[in-house]
Amino acid sequence: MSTKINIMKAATELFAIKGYEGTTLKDIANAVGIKPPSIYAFFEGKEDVLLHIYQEILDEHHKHLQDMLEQLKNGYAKNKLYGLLVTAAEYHLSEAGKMKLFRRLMLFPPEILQSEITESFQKLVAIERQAINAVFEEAIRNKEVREGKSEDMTTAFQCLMNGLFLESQYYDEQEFYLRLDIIWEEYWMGISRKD
Amino acid sequence: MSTKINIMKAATELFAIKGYEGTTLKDIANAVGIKPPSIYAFFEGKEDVLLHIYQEILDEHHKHLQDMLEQLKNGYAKNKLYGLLVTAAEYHLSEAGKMKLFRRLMLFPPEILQSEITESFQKLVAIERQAINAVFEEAIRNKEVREGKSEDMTTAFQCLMNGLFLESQYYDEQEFYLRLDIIWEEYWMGISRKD
Amino acid sequence: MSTKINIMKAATELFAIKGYEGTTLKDIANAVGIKPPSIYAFFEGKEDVLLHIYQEILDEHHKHLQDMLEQLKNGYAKNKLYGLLVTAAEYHLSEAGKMKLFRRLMLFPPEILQSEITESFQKLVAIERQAINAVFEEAIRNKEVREGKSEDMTTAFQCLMNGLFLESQYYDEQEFYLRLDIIWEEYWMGISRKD
Amino acid sequence: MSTKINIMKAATELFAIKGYEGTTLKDIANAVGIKPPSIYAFFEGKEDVLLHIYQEILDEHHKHLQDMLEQLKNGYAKNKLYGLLVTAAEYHLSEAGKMKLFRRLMLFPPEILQSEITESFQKLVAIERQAINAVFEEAIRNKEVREGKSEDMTTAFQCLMNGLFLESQYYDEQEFYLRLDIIWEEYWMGISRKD
DNA sequence: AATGAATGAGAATTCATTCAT
DNA sequence: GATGAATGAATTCTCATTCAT
Repeated sequence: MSTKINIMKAATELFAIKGYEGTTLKDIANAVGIKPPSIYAFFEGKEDVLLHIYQEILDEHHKHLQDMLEQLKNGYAKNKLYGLLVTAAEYHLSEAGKMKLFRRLMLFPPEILQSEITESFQKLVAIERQAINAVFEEAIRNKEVREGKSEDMTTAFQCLMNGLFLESQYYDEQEFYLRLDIIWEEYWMGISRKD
Repeated sequence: MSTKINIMKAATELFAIKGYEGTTLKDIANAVGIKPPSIYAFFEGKEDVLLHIYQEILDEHHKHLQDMLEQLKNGYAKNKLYGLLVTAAEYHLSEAGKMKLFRRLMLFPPEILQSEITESFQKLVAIERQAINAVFEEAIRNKEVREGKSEDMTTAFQCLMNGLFLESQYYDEQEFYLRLDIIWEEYWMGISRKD
Repeated sequence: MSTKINIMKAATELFAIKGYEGTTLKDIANAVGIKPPSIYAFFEGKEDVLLHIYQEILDEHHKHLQDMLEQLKNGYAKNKLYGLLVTAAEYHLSEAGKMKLFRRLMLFPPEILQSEITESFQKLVAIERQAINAVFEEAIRNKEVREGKSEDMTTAFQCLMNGLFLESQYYDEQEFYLRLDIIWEEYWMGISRKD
Repeated sequence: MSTKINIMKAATELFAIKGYEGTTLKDIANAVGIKPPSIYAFFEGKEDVLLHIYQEILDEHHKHLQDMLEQLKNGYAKNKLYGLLVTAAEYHLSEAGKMKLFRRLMLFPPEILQSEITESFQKLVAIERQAINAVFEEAIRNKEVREGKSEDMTTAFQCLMNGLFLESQYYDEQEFYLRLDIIWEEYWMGISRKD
């Protein structure tokens, strides 16, 4: 029964690297050590494999989002936000294949998933945004960060996250963490209240 | 003779949206209003079309980089950096198809271009980095921005650029410019010297 | 499983008649009663079909060569040499398709097989030559044939064989055997010792 | 106007080496230094090129046959027959390309020429046969060669010629002439009258 | 659960040929 | 005469998929 899981693992990796159209069932079967028709014992077809993977990534992402939101509940904004970045970074790096595919699907969805992806993605971003916004609202109230519109701060922070997670693909783990810390320091220096 | 240009235009758009593997010569031919074999009068094959497009994008990018570097020569850091963002944004939006393909190729290069892209991309980033770094060095000296390591500021600024240009794909033009200004304001507030 | 054999049979016949380049996979598939893509379940492609056939022909040829060499071991030179011609003739006629292809490949190898064919062919000829030469050496010693250089006799006999097997393609079976006997008689009359 | 001749020369060579089906108009045009459509200024198409070449080869062959027949008129049979072989050999070697194509067309005619070739070829062989036969008839009468049926001697001699001219393709010029002389000596030793 | 055999659909590509220039 | 542009037809080959086993 672990064959199904192996198929999904292999397909995730391959879809991430070669894209949905660039990956053949033969590629996947080879990676698993089976023959292409065997995939049909577990999935309805190539599209179905992608759909299952996408659902899995989405589910995990939601779970991960819960973890992140949990993290945003108590403590100083500094710790919350930095924790958010680190948690997300760890997640992106530990699940490199899945996350690479996630980014690919978000940025360049294959036609079959286009609408579905756009929709679910916007939901994710909205949830994330709301949670981050709450952090800033509180931090402004607490005078932990400088005066300003929490909405704008959220926008900027999201941009930073986007930038970082694009970079997680360019740089190896060590270099990425170095950059993460530099970027965070620079960011926090600018947003924190100096007094 | 404009058929060659039309092929490249159509292919750029299609490669950007559907990917290299997801685009067929028939797709391209249909978009141009010719039949697939006619493409072979101008290119050696599908791969050659991509190669020519990639070269064109790279050339234009270099030209555009020169423009940007020019812009970074004189004036206040604030204007330079903001000008940089706006110029780049305008470029990305005015050449939406090319730039979408550029982003796709950088993030998810098809196997045939993998090594070539990685190499040329790193060169581009290095040139950009050096120019931005020079701006920060001067701005620190002039006390236009706060104290700090110019290298780290450059790292953070590059992350911001990366985030922005990933966002240029999610949001429509109007919303993107709104975000750009918000992000810039937030950023500059953090980096500039308050006195 | 006999489909593979059927493909090879059909391809042998077609390659022999229409040549490698003149034969399409569709021709072969039609002859077998399958569709062209099915060929790929058994061979890597058109070239691979030819390669397999060539190998088969070569293997059989070696086996046949062993039979012929066996025949050259005992008895009178007259019987040996005539037996050689008849055995070879029978082989060529019984495996008409294969042998026609063999001749075609030897005389007009397609580019893909050029070097491979030249090499393996020269080996075959050398083995044959050595065996025939031994027969003449012995026959000269035994005074079964006239005085002379065995090497030269071998050269002449090979020419005769070449001529005959080129003729096996021009004439139908009956006429060919008539010619074979005439040619043999004429030949033996000239080479044998008259006393 | 020499372009037409150049096309025929190039096509002859290419058809000989790669076969009719294996040769493209592009191959021919490249060899001439023109573009494929230019060929249509001189020929109706690919088939027409082959037809013209075939006609040319046939005409020359007839002319050459006349030369050979001329040679068979006076003198000793030994000189006539040896002269025949040498003249033919020289012809085959001096017009290597044409003769290779000739052999190819005779042995493996492309479908378009099948019937035409078979017919004209049999005529050639018959003329040749008649002339050679006359030589033997006279030589038997003159007691230049041993007793026997001139028809059978002709058959054997034709076989020798076939063998030789197949060999003209395997061996380089020098080696071929060596073999030619050996074969001739062996042959003549067998056929000539010893007294 | 797994696969060998087979295939329809369609991909890239080649090629002979046409035609306007 | 020569050729650039264009194409219909065909070729090799790939691929997702089906089905009997």
